[in-house]
Amino acid sequence: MRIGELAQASGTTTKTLRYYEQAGLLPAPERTTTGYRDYEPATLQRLNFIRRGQAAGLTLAQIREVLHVRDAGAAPCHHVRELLDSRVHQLDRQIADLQALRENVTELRDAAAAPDPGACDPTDVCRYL
Amino acid sequence: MRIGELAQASGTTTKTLRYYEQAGLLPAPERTTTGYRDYEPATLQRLNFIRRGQAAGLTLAQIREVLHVRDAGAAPCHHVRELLDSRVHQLDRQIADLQALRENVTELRDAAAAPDPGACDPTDVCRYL
DNA sequence: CTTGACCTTCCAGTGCGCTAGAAGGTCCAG
DNA sequence: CTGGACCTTCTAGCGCACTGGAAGGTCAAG
Repeated sequence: MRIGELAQASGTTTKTLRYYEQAGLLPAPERTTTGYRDYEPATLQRLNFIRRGQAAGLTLAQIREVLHVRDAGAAPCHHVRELLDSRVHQLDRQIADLQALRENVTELRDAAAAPDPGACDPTDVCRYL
Repeated sequence: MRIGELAQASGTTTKTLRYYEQAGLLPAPERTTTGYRDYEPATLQRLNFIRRGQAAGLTLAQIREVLHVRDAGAAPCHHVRELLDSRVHQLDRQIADLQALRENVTELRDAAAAPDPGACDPTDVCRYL
């Protein structure tokens, strides 16, 4: 399987596949006599895993770790569960932060909804922010 | 007012102040005969405005636009209101996206909470993701 | 034999908001 | 007059996940 085929089959680009290889997410594949990369079909599963990880908001570094655990012959279940767990907590924090911010910004916007430019001090740029 | 003083008074760094100048957020200040930057006290208000904008999650590019409207002699109220309004909508989308993601990741995590490594197909790396 | 699609490597850039560090000039106290 | 704190400019790097482009080799069809 050449890189272009794999890119198409996995819905990504050849650039990204070379990047993943360099980043340690994909093992260096066999090469044809003329130097073309020659991928095994199972690489597609690996790419699907990478995509699932990304969809869960994991970083490539985290995904790479899981892949390396698997490549070392171990089942990465436990590691994955921890990753997902900390990701949930991180999401909770992010959501709470954004909600608090949304409250503040909404108040500012509402105050700015009935503008009174005359009352503004140009030195402060804008009193509604 | 020298750059170090302004940095301290505004709670930022000299590096950042020079960066803001280069990025068009601060006007180029007067210079002493020996080339030191000599800021007017009003710069502090401007920096406070920049910080309020950042706290609302505006980008420096957006803040710069508001500053330029003000520098051109106009009251930026209307512009600010629009910015805040679109920021609220953006936050709503971000929050909704993160909440949906949180649901998905939570499900994955719960499924992975009772792992059964034996049932995993190593080709798929991990069936819990 | 040529054309065009594909492949190779390598280097550099994207966006964002800084941050680090080098090499040198200035200011003030002791 | 020396030391240290401050200032100047310049270049380059961070993290993240790619993306773009140049310069060249390969393959298959017509």
